[in-house]
Amino acid sequence: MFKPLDPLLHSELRLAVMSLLISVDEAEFPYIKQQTGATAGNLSVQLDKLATAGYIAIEKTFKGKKPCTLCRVTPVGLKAFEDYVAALRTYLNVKPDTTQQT
Amino acid sequence: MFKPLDPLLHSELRLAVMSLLISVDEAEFPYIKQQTGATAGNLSVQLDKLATAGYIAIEKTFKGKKPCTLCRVTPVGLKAFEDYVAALRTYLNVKPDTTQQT
DNA sequence: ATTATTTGGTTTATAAAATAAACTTGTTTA
DNA sequence: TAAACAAGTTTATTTTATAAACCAAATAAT
Repeated sequence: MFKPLDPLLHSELRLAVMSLLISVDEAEFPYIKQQTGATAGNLSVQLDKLATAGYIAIEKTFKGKKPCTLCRVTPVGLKAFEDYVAALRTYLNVKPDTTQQT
Repeated sequence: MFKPLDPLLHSELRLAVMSLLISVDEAEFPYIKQQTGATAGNLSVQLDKLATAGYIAIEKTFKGKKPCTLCRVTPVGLKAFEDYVAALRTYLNVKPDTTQQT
């Protein structure tokens, strides 16, 4: 009836990161931080978890003299995201709304 | 960009319970337990949280001589669920569901 | 009748997660 | 040269989720 939800994606910040990376294809740490509103520490931890799972690839480069952490989603990550959304739908499939609104 | 997700609903079991109660309108503890596959302890805790938030109403009655815990979703709970779904959509970057199945 | 089992839960303990605070390393800027 | 800043990481703390242990009443077995 209810499909289990991938715990790695069922997290507000990680889901936001994945959603963002899917839409932009690649993004730098400060940009992700700004878009998600996360603290650097929290973001660092969650990016690590996503990378460890193989859902994103993290490339550490330099931009001039500044370090630059570049992230992008992997095919595995994209698949996991799609599966997660499909699973989530089993929880959201509620009968059409009959209540009146403004 | 990403709307915050109500932490009370962003939980696999509580979301399943809400989804179930919305679809059936009212249900007894053992039925919810069976449908969600939760352990009794976990279910008891999560039902309490939902009730404390006013998302569900719990009525303790008797069915013959057996105690019977009856749950139903409240208008507040239904609204919260709808808001949660709307917020979730900001993460799924999928246009409002046109795909209708079966 | 007494003991064992089942039903319908609740309470408590523990493992896992999320999150922010504190810290590090190197770079500009005053 | 010292102070502030940028880009993160590491560590500590608080929450959460979850199951294990427990309880009370009813029913079934001996």
